[in-house]
Amino acid sequence: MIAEVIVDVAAYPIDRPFDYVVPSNMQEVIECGSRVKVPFGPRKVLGYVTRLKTDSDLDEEKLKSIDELIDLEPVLSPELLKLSKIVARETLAYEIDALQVMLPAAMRGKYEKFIEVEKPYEIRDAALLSFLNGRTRLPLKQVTDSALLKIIKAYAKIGVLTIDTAISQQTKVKKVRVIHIKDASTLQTIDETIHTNAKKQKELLDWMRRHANKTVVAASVLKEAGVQAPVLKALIEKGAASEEHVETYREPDAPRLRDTQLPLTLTEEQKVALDLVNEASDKNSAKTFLLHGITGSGKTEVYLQAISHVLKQGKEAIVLVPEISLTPQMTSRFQARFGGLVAVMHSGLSAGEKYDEWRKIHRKEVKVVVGARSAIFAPFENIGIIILDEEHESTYKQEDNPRYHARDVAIWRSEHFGCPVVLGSATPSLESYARASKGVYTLLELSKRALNQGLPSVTVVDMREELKEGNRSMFSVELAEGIRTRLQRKEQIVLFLNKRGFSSFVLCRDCGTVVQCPNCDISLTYHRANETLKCHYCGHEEGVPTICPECESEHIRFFGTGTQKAEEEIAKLFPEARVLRMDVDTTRQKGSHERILRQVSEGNADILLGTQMIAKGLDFPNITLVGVLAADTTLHLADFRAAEKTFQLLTQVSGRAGRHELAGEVFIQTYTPEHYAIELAKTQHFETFYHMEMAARRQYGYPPFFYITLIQFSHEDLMKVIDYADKGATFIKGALSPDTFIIGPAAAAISRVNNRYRYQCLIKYKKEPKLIDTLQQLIKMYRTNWMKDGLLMSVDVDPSSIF
DNA sequence: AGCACGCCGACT
DNA sequence: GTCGGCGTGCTC
Repeated sequence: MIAEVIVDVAAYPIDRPFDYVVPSNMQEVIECGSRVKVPFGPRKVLGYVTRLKTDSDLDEEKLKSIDELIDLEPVLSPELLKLSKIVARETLAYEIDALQVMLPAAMRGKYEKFIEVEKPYEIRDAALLSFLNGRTRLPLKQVTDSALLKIIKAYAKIGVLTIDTAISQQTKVKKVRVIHIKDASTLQTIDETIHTNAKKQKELLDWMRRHANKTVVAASVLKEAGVQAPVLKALIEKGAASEEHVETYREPDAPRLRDTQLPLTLTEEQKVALDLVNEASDKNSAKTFLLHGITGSGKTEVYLQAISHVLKQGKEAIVLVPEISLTPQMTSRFQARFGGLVAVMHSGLSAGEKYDEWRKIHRKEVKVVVGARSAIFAPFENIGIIILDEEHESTYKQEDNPRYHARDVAIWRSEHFGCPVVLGSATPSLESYARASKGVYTLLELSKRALNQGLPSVTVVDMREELKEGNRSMFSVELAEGIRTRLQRKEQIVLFLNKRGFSSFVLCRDCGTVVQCPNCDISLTYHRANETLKCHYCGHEEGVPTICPECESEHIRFFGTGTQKAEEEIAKLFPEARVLRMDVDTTRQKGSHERILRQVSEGNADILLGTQMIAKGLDFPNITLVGVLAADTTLHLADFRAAEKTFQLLTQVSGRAGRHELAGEVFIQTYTPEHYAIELAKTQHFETFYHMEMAARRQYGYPPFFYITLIQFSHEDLMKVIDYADKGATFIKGALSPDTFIIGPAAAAISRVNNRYRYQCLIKYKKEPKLIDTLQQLIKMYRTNWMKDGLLMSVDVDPSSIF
């Protein structure tokens, strides 16, 4: 028997299956989708069996055989194996990368080389003998002396010792010691043999009698009976109990809610939506639904009941949520409804915890997984529904290889299982809404808030007018007044500012110099906390200048506003207010995210000030005012989705106010109140925004009217990057159809990052059957020639942004 | 990507 | 004379 193996080597010529002989002792158990350890050239690597066959195209004499079968049960189902091929092809990634992304990081190979002494008696070298000190196996990395290393290599050559590569899991299965207590009569017999002086043993035995025939965790026995480990050991030796190490899971901090919560009563709209989704799952139809529901319209309840429906049929469910909204508040809702049947996967878990959650899914101990992007690869084998909440979120697109979009993967998987996909959002992506309008997806509308609260009233404040009136603070008169009244009424306020740090740039008022990053084409951001200027692209840090580095003038000023500066201003204007700041700088620590939110929910803060991350999921009844300090920040990005992102963000932030009994009010401060993305966020009229934005996209030839693929080039040498970008563009132009547009190559918006010059080229197409093959040829040229010259090139089909 | 092999400069 | 630099080529 021959196995085709994809080996754990991400390199161009290795990106194909290699044939190995399956040793006879493995033939009964080996299956596709299992991991194996195989010899590869001079070393040992991990690989994935993708096919079993009887003949090889190669001379069988030349084949090596599999060293070791790592998994008795395959870790990838045939469906996931098939999916990995699709992912690799469509995203132009290595197949090994597509395979690895489906498994928790803990299961990827970790390599360690060991010295294995075969014939110790043949070693004459004194230095080596004293180093070995009688050991026959030890990690190679312990050898730090290069002279010794050379001696070892020489002995390896003549077979006195070998270098063995051990492949271990990065995280092991956690085991716990349990004891099985014997029956009462056995315990009685033992009791008679214990000497009366052995008081502690008597005590423990008494405890055991009260728990006869039970299986308990050893550590808890010691604690409860109040004895030391040797006492237990003595009794186990006497036969009072038997011990065993059993596999266990690392329990994430929060205890799981086991009691289930009853479904809520649905509104008429929710019922219609649910019925259509349920009908699709009953018919095994791989339909994609777009659930367009305004904030507070009860999308989650529809998800929950649709999941219940498929669980009753013995099927499983995947729920994807953007990473930042994967809060305990969110997940506990699923756990409250489905109890222990839920696994949660998010970046807050340790590698071991992620591995444990994965094993629960793999063993089918849970039926529902709630997780971020990568949970789309959950190893279920009977999926009944896939849900993507907040489907417009760009985090569903992975930014490194394989550059997959979870929405596309969801649809591929749904086609395999014949199950519906539900994309939910208050502000759908233009792409999805366009597909729904064309009937590719089925549109489900929830236009009313479930608890019948009104939408918050939204006021757009023109900051140019404020400036004219002489108000130079970052708070308009109206917003400041709003904050003041909320503080008096003991209600809570959310302030949103899409920029962290203190000031966005440092400018000399005499010569106009803006302090730039020395490595990147971007201005530095002032961080007050440690008095530094930071580059948010390469991480460069430098001290704050007191005089202009160009003209030595002392008139240097900080411009623009970040969350840190806003915090200071709030403290000045409202000294009595308790302010919490939430941005990447204050949430870097594990658990700090939850801590901040808990303080808000417990009423220990009056104002929550934050970036992106507060736009979602917050649902606190006492928040009645939302202020957007500068709505324009996202609007002027050099990206065709800037207007869409702005509209989505404003709508989402506005949705944080007045979700319960108290009415909500929203102030949006802007310098461009006439822009349609801001104007329409006022009324939250998605459909009007959709039509206006579609007109713009049609005019400039962007999605959803055209598909796009972005090719980025970077090189330390400006002339070389221009040269290669031209070569690449010319090649693509020649290969693709005449209806396809090639934009560029042109310098990227940030033309230099980390001392590398960046150029890019945009491909726009409606129908381009040769796209993938052409890009593959381009990548081949890059990997076989251009790469050696220091060029970096990346290809992103359907990029989430074109920076 | 690694790792070995192979062919030319500076050290005991 | 040898040690070691990294160019080249292969991996079932």
